[in-house]
Amino acid sequence: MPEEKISTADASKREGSTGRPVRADAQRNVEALLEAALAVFAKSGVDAPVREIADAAGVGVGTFYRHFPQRADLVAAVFRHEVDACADAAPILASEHEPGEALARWMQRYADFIATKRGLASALHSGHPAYGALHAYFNERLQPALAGLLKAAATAGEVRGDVEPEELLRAVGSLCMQASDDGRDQTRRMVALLVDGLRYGAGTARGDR
Amino acid sequence: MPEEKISTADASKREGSTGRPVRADAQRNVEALLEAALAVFAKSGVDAPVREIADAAGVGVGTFYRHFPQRADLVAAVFRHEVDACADAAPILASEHEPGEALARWMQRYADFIATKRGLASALHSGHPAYGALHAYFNERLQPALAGLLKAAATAGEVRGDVEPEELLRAVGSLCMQASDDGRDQTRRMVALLVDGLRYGAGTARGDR
DNA sequence: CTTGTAAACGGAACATAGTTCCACATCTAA
DNA sequence: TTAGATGTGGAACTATGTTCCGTTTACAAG
Repeated sequence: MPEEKISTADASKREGSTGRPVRADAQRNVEALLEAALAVFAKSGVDAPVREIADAAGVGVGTFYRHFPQRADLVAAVFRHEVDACADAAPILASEHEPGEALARWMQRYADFIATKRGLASALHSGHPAYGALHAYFNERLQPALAGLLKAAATAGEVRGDVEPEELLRAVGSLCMQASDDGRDQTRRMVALLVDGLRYGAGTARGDR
Repeated sequence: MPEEKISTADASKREGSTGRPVRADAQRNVEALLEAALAVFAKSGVDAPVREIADAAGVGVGTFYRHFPQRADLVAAVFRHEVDACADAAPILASEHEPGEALARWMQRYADFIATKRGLASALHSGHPAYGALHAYFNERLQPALAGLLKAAATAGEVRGDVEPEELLRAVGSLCMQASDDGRDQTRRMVALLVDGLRYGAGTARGDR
């Protein structure tokens, strides 16, 4: 279900919709680009120049754009499996903790994911239409994950039930934009504050923690 | 004391530190640029091209850069008095409402300010060093304003006392980055959620009431 | 009023970015 | 082996921030 055409860069070795197989060299170049991008993003952030990534992969920019029509498509492809991992963490946390605690932990998990990718959050929230696909994929995978946790916690009376998961995702994403250096603790505190906001006014609102 | 050298573009008509008076045409151009910028920012957002602003003001880009060494300096100059207005709203709200309510209202006031300036929040949080002065000015004026409200509310036992005003400012700024269209309500809800987070577990400070 | 000159001006030019284009190279099926 | 679809590289185009510098202008001193 989560398979969207987030970029041209999937289609495992077998043929595309045309019937003709993907050329081996093309396949190689796509992989080289993804690998190079991961490294370059880690070193220079998500905003690294296209040329830098193409050079690192040993291909020309033309090749880059053949496989990733827009810069953002590369970003999307690179982070796709990390998004999946984050989504998959939800049911696991749910099985290990009380509903409220699971929710709180997942929110931090999500925050950590975003925060460690320099520039990812900014890119996502830049409003630039090029990141629409990435944004869509984030919602597609993460919203159901969060929705489950949220509903369970609300049913258990641990948090209020009138907040949309999509809003929360966006909010946490926003909070993580500051990035890097000493801000990690601060980000965690702000996410925790948001979660406490969810708790406020649920059945169990007493002073503690 | 809020007078910092946020840009080259202050110094009211009188002489600068050199002793020589500011030339009248220069003075005019600075004003034309500020006025044009306000209009262009409203229409095209804070990210509008320098040339567009220069054209609107009827000056060349060279003149632009003479008065505002960096694009960001213009942004800072344009929003300076709006920041002041926001800061000044704090004591007024404090005198009209209960501490907790005053805090909540000011947070929304601040959020509205940021949110209505397309791209302002993004610029502030872009991490780009050019916006350092603007960011500093924001903190300089707004942090004391919020600190007062926060302390009063904590003393009244309405909110917890272990949160730094600077963190909150940054958090609200982040939450407002999404901007425009249908997001205003959502932003307000998220800011409210953050405030509820402050209320959750109130009493962490020497409270009474 | 004239004039010397520091100050200000304008916009061409430069640097960096994303993206497009297309002549040429390469792969693959027959 | 070979034809042609597919893929490649990088020059070139666009947009944008910023710098440079020859020219113009304000203004105070004479």
